[in-house]
Amino acid sequence: MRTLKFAVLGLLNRRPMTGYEIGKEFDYELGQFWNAKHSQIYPELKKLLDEGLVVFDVEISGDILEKKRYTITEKGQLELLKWLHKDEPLEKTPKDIFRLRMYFSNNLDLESRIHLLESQLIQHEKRLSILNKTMEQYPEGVPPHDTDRFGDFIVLESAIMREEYAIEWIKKCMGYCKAALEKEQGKTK
Amino acid sequence: MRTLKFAVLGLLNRRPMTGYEIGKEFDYELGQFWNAKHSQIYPELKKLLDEGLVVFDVEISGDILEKKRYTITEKGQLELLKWLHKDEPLEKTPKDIFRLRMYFSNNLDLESRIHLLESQLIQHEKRLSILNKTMEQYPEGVPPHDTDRFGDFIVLESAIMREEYAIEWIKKCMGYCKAALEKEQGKTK
DNA sequence: TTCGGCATGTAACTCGTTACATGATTTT
DNA sequence: AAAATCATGTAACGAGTTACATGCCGAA
Repeated sequence: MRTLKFAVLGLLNRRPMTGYEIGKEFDYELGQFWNAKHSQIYPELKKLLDEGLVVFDVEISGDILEKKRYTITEKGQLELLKWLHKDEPLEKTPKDIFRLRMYFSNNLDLESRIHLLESQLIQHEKRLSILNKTMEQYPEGVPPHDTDRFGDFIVLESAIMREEYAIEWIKKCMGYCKAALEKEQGKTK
Repeated sequence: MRTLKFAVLGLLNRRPMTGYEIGKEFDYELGQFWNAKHSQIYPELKKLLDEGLVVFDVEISGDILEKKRYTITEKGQLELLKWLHKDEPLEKTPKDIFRLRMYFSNNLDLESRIHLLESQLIQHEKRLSILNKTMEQYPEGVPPHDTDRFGDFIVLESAIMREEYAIEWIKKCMGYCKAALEKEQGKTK
């Protein structure tokens, strides 16, 4: 499906970048829904070059270091636009190891379950608080629909909602476990 | 990380199954968070056999057809239990092609965006309605915490909440696009 | 008797991660 | 001077998908 291809084209359509800079982009908003390491990015850039979708200029940084700054071509922009318009069926639901674990959790005692849930809860709350902090960069609310910031904003909002949903579910599960625990302890007393 | 290994062990810990039946399990609740095709399952079963975590009996169906019914061993149960207790850090956030598309959507006209969002919305609503239908199988509410049905129930609940969050986000985005569209049309008039 | 589902396997390929490899530049 | 970061690449491996390959069983 070559999705990385379009992630890279989309980024280069924002501004010319080096492979290294493309990698850095995944540290920000976009990283919540896509990611790639440099070991995947450099070969992809080479492919895009062969396909004529990008070109590069060599830039000298300092005395020796050569940086390849890639720019999207007109052909690249056309391919990107075509991909953006694609109305595709829903993807397979993504895998989730923690939910797999909880699926089999009837084999664990209630205390262990609560401990695992608590640990996940803390981590999700931490992640959510970072995302909320990032959201403070948009005090003006929704950015104009024809700017890059619009994309940044809506995926950030999605990431925040995803964390909120994750937290809500974990709390629900903890509620079930704690209720069962109290019922059991009531019996033993 | 060998996660499939534990998915298979967990299923066999519920009841002995053939490779084919393991594949079928992913059509139900568990399939919302894990999946594997038979081409992955059969080699995995062979590995588990070599590791002494499962055994199998040959069962004759009809006159000729041989079915291998796998059973988890005590060693397998121990490994499963050990894995279930593991408190691991949050996974990388999963990739999402639609959100990647929306991240770059400032390059699309508002009508195209609304069209894409509408299409996703319909599909998510369809999926949600199927999940809600499945939930009707639990009229008694939360099943007992020490039964297989507890796992079935909580992952189903998670799947429903995930769809609800997806729908909420899409509606929000559509709201932004429609507001921008009306503002633009107001200008042209 | 034919079609859909049951049943088991392998092979080729894509995608992604970790590790290997190297070296320059900037900051402390 | 050392450490962190910038910068570019390749190799080996693991996970997962699609396609190849075969054949039985039960129902219409």
